[in-house]
Amino acid sequence: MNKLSIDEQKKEIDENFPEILTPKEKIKEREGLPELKNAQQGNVITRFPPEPNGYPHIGHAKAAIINSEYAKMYGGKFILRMDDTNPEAERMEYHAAIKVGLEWLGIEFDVVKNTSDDMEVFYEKGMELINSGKAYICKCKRDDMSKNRRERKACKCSREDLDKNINNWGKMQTKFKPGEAVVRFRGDMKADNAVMRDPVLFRIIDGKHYTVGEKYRIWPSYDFAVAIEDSIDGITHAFRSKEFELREELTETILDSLNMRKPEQGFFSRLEFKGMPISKRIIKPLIEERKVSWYDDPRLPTLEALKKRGIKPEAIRKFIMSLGLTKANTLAPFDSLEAFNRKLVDGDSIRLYMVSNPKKLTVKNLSITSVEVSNHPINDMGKRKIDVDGNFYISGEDAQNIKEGEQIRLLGLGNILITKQGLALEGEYVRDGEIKNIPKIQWVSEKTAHQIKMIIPKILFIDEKFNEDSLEETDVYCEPHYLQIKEGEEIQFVRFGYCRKDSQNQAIFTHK
RNA sequence: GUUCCAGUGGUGUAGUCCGGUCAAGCAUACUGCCCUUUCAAGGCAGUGAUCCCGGGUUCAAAUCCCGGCUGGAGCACCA
Repeated sequence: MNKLSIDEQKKEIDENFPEILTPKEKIKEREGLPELKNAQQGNVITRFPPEPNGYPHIGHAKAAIINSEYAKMYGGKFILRMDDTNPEAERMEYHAAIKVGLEWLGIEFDVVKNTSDDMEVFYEKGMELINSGKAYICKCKRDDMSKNRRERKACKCSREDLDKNINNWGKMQTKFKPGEAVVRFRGDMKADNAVMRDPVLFRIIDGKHYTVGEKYRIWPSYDFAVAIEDSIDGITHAFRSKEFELREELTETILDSLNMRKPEQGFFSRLEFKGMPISKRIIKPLIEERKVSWYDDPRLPTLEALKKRGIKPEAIRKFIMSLGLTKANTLAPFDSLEAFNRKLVDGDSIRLYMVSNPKKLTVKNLSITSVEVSNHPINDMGKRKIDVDGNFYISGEDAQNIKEGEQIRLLGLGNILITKQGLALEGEYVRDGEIKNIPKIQWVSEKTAHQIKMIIPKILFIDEKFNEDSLEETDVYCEPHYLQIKEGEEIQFVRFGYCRKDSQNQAIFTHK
């Protein structure tokens, strides 16, 4: 059979098994995210539950965007839930920063809440588990607990009777110190999945919580809080990054023991860029050692930094959607984000001239005193007038490539015949000069040149090592029109690249 | 160590559940041409993949099964 040609095989099949060649429809190119399991239009509720323990970054954006896109896709609801169950790590400052970041991204929520709003529910459900024998108070030391987990051995606390457990629960409210007792879920100490080996449900923390203060000292663990919250919030589909994959079973088991509704769960790979650390553990020391300025340093993948660098929220959204829902572990290419951003920004970025490494060019017989230059080659963004007097700056890189006796084109102005090369260049204005195959370069009028600092962020780490040259700063000259542009606007410096105006005397390079 | 997850052009992915239209789509990167008095954007074309490896099942395997290799994650009173 295999020796037959493909056509012959097809013919053979056609004759004998016609149904084989018309199988079920296959979706060739999917639009957006894949379909959800057990989802109905209008009934989908998703959520984004960040812990307010740091500044939002591209990883947060991924989780928020995927979940919110699903809600949008099904005409459902989307909930922002601040996962604030560890008073020691969380701060109002971060809470606010996350909200600002999400707003910048343009993500809208139907409900905004805190996990800590539901403390009474956690206690109620916790009691229910204790009363039904599905949870117990454990007084083992941290290390012993960890050891028992590894060795798959139950401790003697797990054999205490109900009265003792209820009594100890009471003592947790007041008497026990942090670390002396925890509530554990009766999972399966023999389970292959280590998170099932009697995980902690509640622990004592005496620190002051940033919103509820010292009202509570028994705090639910992540696993318990997420399970309960997703259930009572009506979450139908919950997506989190894949390091939580083993938690799926636990979430379901907890909810089953309480006869509570379960959400569908999904997982996606973490989003990180090559050479751009995402974790506080790495960023914090960099700030302390002054290797980066702050969490908004343009070399960082935080939302603030991306914004400062000139990346648009819509580019981030498109980029994240393009990554899909894969669980493969990858380092995303920053290139791709830049490409989305470039297309977004191109249409309304004013084109200005800027020269780096300036070289003087004097043009002798210039008869005009000003030129009008178009602000955008295609779109109507108006024109600007530039005064000229024959004294110019051009880029050093361009100057190098020019030879005596050749013509160059000063963009928007005219052709110049170079009469003298050297430290400074000299030339003559040529009416009706050549067009083809001559250098067409940008320039700045010496008299009105405005100096700015150009910041060029580069990759922070090369092979795990801090890149000492990760931030290039150069002084450049640009047209005075730069001063008219609003701060934060994107500019294309012709033949250089897109930059975001950071201030009157500083611009940040976005990308080519 | 152990458990789980993953492995498709340089890069990121689609397709894998339910084998056939996939000698493999898209994006990005790169190259060339067109347009343009920008090295941008836009248009067109092109280079680039033995679908991690080895077996097996089948008329047919990227897709199913078995074994291996490589990478990542979990094994916290963090989330």
